Amino acid sequence: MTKKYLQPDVTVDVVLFMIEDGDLKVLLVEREHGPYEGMRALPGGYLHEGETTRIAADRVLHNKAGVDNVYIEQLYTFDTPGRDPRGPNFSISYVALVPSPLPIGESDDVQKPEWFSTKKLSKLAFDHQEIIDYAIERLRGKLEYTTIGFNALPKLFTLSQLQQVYEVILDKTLDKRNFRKKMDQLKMIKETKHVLSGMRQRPAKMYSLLAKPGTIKNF
Amino acid sequence: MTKKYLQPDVTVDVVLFMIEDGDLKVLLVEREHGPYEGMRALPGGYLHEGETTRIAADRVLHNKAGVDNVYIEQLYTFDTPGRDPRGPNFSISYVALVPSPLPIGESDDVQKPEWFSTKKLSKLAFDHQEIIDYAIERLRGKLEYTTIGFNALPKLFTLSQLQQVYEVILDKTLDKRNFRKKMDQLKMIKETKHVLSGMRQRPAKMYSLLAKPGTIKNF
DNA sequence: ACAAAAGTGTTCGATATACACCCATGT
DNA sequence: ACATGGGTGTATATCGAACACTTTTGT
Repeated sequence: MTKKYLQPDVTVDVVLFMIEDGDLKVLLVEREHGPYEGMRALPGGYLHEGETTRIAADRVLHNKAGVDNVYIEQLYTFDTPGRDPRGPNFSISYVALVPSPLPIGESDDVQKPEWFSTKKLSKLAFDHQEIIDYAIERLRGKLEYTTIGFNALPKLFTLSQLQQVYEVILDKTLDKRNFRKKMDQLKMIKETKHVLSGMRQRPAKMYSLLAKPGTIKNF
Repeated sequence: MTKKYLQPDVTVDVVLFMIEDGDLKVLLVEREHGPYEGMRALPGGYLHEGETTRIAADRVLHNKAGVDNVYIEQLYTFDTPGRDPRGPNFSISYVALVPSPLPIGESDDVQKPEWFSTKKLSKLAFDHQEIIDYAIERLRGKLEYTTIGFNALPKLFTLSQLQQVYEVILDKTLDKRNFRKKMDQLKMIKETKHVLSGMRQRPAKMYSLLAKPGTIKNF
């Protein structure tokens, strides 16, 4: 029979992104105990009994960010030796993306979750900086051939908001006319009868996403 | 303090690909005991003490396929409930790609590793068919923007061999002139002074890969 | 001589990029 | 009236797709 070997601890960490003020932000908590106490870390925790990692990630999002049913996908399993000073440990990490503005209120979690710009992060606990970097890479890659970016927006959005999502994630400016032309020929979004007004300028038409699993090329 | 929860078993499975006879082949072993006895499965096993998953994957490749230092990357962590009838279990899976023809001899492993065409696989143990499908997707995706495909070839190769790698993995035929034009303008390979002769036709020039982490677009 | 794969250019359509002005609203 | 972002078209360059014949070797 197959012999049992030492099983490492299994934790789940979630890189939750949001776009705000033209910036890609990530949710971090403050470590209350143990190694890296007082430092910022990704929200996460041990697996509960009978839980899949996906369920655990959902639970973390619910508890730390008060969000449910958001876009989430598995990122990578990190098991570099020494990544946790307490002993052998896996982090099964997930990336998630929520619409801005966040429809949900503040958390009263003891770990005080807060949003930070991904551009200027202080030193983080564990290898969490590396995990965030990898998550950004993944996001950027998928932006170009999936509809992942629409998860950063509410169901109705303007073309300028959509363009900003692409600009922030890709970290480059895009031409407005070319962007709109491409969106037009991709036929993935449709105009709605709503407009966004009240902003001391011309009201913008609002759009909604048509196809779920679409393909987008070359921004 | 953080409470310890039930830790699932952690196994490592490797999807090892090779291209042979114009076909994408995967290495499978025969299960000697336990669930799915007698069926084909991916080579894999439990983690040893102090081992990272990457080291375990290397060990599996060494023992089952007799290969070392081959291209390998982490694929995904599968933890669907019930994937192993013995209880909660993770499979941390890896994809690997070896050059054809294989420079290494036969294995005398009791599990009798053998190569199978990915096109006509009988029912496999566990969720291994799903893992293989996902591995092919990954391979296909990365083929288009990395140099991953070159790992299916020896250091020196002909353009026809290279084209076949792309054709087999993408599962479509490519135009010879367009393929060569693109390879030419990407400037990723360089002609060598060697030729491949002895095949009852005109000898082919052999090439080698130049840049390691190159970018390839649109096949 | 013949079989077999190696090698080689051009045309055409599609797509990406660069670029500047008028419009509708709130103040 | 003015400030602010919303909205729109054209010209050029680049890239992808389609397509057929000659060359060099082994037998």
